Amino acid sequence: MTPPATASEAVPRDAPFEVISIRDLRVRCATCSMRELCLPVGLSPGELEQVDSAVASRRRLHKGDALYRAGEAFGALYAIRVGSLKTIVLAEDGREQVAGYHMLGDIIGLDGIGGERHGCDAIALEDAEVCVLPFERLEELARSVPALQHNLHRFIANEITRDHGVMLLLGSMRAEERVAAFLLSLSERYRQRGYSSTEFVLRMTREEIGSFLGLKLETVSRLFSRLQEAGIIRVGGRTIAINDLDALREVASGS
Amino acid sequence: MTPPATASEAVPRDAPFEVISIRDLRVRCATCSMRELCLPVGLSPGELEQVDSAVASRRRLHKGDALYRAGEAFGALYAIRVGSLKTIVLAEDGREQVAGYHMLGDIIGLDGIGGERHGCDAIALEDAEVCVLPFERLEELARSVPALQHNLHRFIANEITRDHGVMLLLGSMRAEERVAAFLLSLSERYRQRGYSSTEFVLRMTREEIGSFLGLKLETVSRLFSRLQEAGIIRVGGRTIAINDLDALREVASGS
DNA sequence: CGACTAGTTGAGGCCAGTCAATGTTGGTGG
DNA sequence: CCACCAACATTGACTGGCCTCAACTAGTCG
Repeated sequence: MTPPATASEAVPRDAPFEVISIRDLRVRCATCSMRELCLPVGLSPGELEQVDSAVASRRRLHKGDALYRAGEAFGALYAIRVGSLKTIVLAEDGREQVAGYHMLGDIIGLDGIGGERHGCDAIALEDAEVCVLPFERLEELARSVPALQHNLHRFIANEITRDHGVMLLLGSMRAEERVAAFLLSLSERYRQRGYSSTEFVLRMTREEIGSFLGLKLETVSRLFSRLQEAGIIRVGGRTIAINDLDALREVASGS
Repeated sequence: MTPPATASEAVPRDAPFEVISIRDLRVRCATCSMRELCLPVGLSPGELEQVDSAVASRRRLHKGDALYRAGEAFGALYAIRVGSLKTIVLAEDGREQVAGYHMLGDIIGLDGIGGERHGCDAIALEDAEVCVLPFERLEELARSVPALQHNLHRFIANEITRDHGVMLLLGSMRAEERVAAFLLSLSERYRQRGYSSTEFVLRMTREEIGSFLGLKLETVSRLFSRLQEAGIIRVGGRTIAINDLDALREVASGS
């Protein structure tokens, strides 16, 4: 389904320092910039080495590629190194909904844990790269490295907590509050990753944002415009600049 | 906060067979009717014994009691033996939403895993009894009993999958579809537990159901009435009888 | 350049919310 | 046992927020 990420993609043609390129291909948590947000946080160097040995490979995705699809056999978790993905849940009747928006440092695929199949689609919103963490190896390793087991559990809890937040948003917030809460959530997540919390680029279309928020794309567009008229944000296509974080918080909590 | 479940509650005054009563107090997975739906499913007798030794105690709850509250230190998972509970997520601004409805055989408290605190309130909807599964012991045991580790993961995945289903419901279904889907979900869960799938008693008020479904209580009431007029269900206060499961499925999927 | 996708904005309709009145149920105490 | 009360539930009338449908613009790609 997805074109295999061949080595030739990672190594520029005629690369003058092939040795370095090959070493880069080898995933090494110790030098990964996402180390502090990812699974190995807090592990000793020795333990880190063990995790390294469990990481099978990286996988590159082009915009629109599926990392996995609902119903596919579950075999691994994925740590996002570069780019962003959306997850989509599908109903039997064909209805679908964006369930999550995932960016670098996030671990995805947790919904497949313990079951045999993935429960949703994960689609790249832009070119992306993930570390493949074969789950059996991870489970095995977690048995001997309690800190890893604990981190794994923490990621799981985060996922559940995040989902609960979305349920609260979908179940009890009005459209304007949802949009504001969405922007605040993005702002906070970019901040945690060291990026600007007041200016960023949306990687989803209005329709995808609407699907995530339980709204129609026109409503999302209108509310962006309304927030802009109020001077709270500036919208330039997919670029969002937040002028007044506090005002946005107030909108999110229902003025 | 919750009155302690004393032994005197479990042992009738002047009980003629006190020894038996005391043995009943001791939790034993091997003889538990929920064995096949609960954490130890598929474990060998020896492994079962180990789980037994990890189960600290039971806890009894009266209607309205909190099993735990958001912000409380997380220390254990809970297996529901008798009765039912709701979980509630709370926003900073005081907004709250019913996030789940849990019945016997369910494991709750998973949102606290790995974190230090619970992320929601769990409130008994009727008198209930739970097995207390101290999480540290469980984590420890999971390291030596792969089947237990696997079951634990399966429960976690179920929780995430369930939450995704709720998000789909809240984000993309209309009111009538939500109510129908809610009844179908209850029907299915009662069926799995060996109860009637076509007649059951709701343990939640209209308001709680509404909160769970992202609707107002009046809307829930109206839609119950409408489904009754259509001959699909019969409503008698909190007793629901489903006349036509297929018709209900059709409503749930958007006629 | 035309076809296509993404986004914005407006007009109007409908679904679910709000407000309000009334009915029903269950628990408590006389 | 009944009276009373509070909580829960039903139903109606009206409102309004979001959806639907539609027109138009801007940017992209073959």
